[in-house]
Amino acid sequence: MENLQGDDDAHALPSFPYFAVPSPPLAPPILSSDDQHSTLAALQQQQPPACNNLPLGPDQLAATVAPMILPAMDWSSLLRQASLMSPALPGLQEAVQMDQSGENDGAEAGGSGSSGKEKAAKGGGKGRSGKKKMSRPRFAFQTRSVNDILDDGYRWRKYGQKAVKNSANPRSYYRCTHHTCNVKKQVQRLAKDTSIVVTTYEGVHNHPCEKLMEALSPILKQLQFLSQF
DNA sequence: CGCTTTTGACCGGCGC
DNA sequence: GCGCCGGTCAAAAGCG
Repeated sequence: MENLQGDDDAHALPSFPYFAVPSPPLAPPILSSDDQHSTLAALQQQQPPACNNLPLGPDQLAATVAPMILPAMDWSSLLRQASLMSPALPGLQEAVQMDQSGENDGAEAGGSGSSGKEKAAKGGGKGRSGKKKMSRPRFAFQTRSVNDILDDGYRWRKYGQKAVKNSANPRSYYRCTHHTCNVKKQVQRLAKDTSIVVTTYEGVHNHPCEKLMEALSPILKQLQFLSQF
């Protein structure tokens, strides 16, 4: 957790996988569009795919090699596309190993508050504190956007916002609205460059990506039809 | 009316 | 042991 606090630079270098490709000195006009994001970096964790339907292997990573300008609606496809870029950078592999070994620390730090609160909320409350903390895959990435919220195809509910130390910009906390899904994400803008949004995902979705399914359903139907022959 | 956002309070971890 | 800090809860307000 300490890696995340302190100043913005520290926040930009968490212990879990985090990637930021240097901001391109080009395409500022496109960035001015409200609904578009300049993706500086993206990656996928080593866990099962966020969207069950995504053709991701368990060991695959995602990383944008070159900055891409994408409509907000294409965010999930960006992750998918980036994940298919097979030759992962060495740095990425190192980062994932870091994640596998050290993610517990980060997750623990993240869950510290919840365990206490859940205890209070659940009355008896010792159910969770007694058991081992689940390791939750986390990854973060930066995007340049005027919007804090990236449309990644999932629905999120904001459950908190906190001012973080040494940062003028508050950090927002979101949770996936799916009943059985416990994925969370944090969103914060860099103090040094407020046009950059740092999004940290924690956990893995255990349900299909609704918007992606919606978009893919015609294609799937067609494939189903064609497969009969 | 149901869902989402806002916001102050609360809790546990960690450093000193 | 104490205080700071990040993360979460939950009531109230807002919104479509």
